[in-house]
Amino acid sequence: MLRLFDTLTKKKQKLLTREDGKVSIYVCGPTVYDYSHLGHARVYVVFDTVVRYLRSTGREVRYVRNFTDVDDKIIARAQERGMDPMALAREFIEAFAEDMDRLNVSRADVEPLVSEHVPEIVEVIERIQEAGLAYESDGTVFFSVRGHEAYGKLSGRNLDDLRSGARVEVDSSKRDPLDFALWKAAKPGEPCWPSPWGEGRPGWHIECSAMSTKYLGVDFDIHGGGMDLIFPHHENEIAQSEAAFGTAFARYWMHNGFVNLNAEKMSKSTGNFFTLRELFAKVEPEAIRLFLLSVQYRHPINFTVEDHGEEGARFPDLEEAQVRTDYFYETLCKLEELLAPMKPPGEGDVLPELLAARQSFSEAMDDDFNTAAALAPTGELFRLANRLMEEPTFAPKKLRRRTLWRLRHELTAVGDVLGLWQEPAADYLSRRLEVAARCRGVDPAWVEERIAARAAARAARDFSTADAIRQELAERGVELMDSAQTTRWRFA
RNA sequence: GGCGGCAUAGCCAAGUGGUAAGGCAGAGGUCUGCAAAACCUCCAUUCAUCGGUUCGAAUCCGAUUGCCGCCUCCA
Repeated sequence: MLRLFDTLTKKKQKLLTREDGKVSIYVCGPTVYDYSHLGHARVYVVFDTVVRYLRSTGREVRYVRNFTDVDDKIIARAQERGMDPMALAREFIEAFAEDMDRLNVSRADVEPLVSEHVPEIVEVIERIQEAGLAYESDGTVFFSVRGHEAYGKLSGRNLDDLRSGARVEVDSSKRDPLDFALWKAAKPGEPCWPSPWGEGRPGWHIECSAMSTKYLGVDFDIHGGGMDLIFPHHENEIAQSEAAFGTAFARYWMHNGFVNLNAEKMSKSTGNFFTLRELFAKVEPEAIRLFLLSVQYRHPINFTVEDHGEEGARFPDLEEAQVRTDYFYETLCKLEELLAPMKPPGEGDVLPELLAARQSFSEAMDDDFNTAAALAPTGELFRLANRLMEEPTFAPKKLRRRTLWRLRHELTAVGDVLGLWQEPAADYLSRRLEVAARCRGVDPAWVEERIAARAAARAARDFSTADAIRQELAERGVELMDSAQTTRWRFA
């Protein structure tokens, strides 16, 4: 039975969806004014994994994730760069898609843009006005927070505490400092659309109410996003949507924890961040995905950066995930090579360790998508594969064969859920080698030539020459791995 | 000031009442001409501290200490 932690009730709840076997999910997407960083990646990797897991259990999922392409920050950035805000947004939507592709984040089923949903947004605002919870002032429309009784239920706040803590400069046209804009009157040179209140553009929160309900209905199943969106963004979404539609909005709320850098919140406003592109230059994107999945999604995740002078920044946590990713692919590659010439085995039992690990994986995922816990049985599947390959006497021949065949199948299934090992293992490994060779200025052809020379020496039982070649290669960081048939190599 | 979270081995980390998963590092071993890889074994009588509840607590309650987040754009 799948259970998930619901921010609204602050408890793990059984997932009881609106329609049996179907899940509708909306996740707040990025505001596209700059490149994404690791914190953004976490949200989309987490919810991608949620969707992947739900689908793997046979549920039909409809996943909507928007792009905020109309926003103060986009306008400000475009003005700095002297370009059109909509063009700037398009540029970063593309960059976002590229970054997510590299992290194996699948596209959402619907990826709506604010700029293409202004009429729907206007309609929702009109409904709120009809409900008496919105007021206009000089072409700007505000939501009247105090008119909505349940305001604060998601974030556990009460209005008076908020008021005393408000540090924001009060907009004099608001009736109450807590009120927020549904529609903003246009300033010269800004993107704008016609509306009953004159030319203007949507406020930030209203877009999600309009687009989620358009594609999923009002009482859709799961609404997700980063922790920081709980207040005020999601609180405001609830207030608006309930005011506009008169019914409860979204059944479950899921929020992921932050990514910290050297134990401090990673944030663009403080400059304390690395873009994904900077990180991709240092480690495989898949290692980053593994790193993000190695901590329960609601807990904060910390990564450290070390300054290595000329070598530049290094990220020990990501490098550890990189080593693990290499181990996964090396095992998969060996498994593939072993099974490729084999005929599929017949029906029959497999080792119970395999079934137990597979079961543990599902139980961990069923418990609030606990990928960190699920990685333990995943590691057991790899260890079992290696053991069966290296230690043929570990199991009787037929059992061994069936288990290895089944392991390949299960690892594919598990990888599809986690969004890992999506690349052919041999491709991954050869690319890793090429990249490393280029970084170190070593010519792979030369390495191959030396390996051939060593093989000849070994065949002649001239071990001192063989060892000299090993030493020669080692001085350039090349590590040799002999097996019965061939010699593989890599960088230490 | 208000609200909330976290504290588990050298490091990362799972674990919300039944006697501490997993990874990295480390030690020993198997295999190997040597080595690497892989595999095997070992590595927290104990979960920030102090009290309490319970037959039983890392898990529940109270207090203390330390760290972090939100209350303003933020993933």
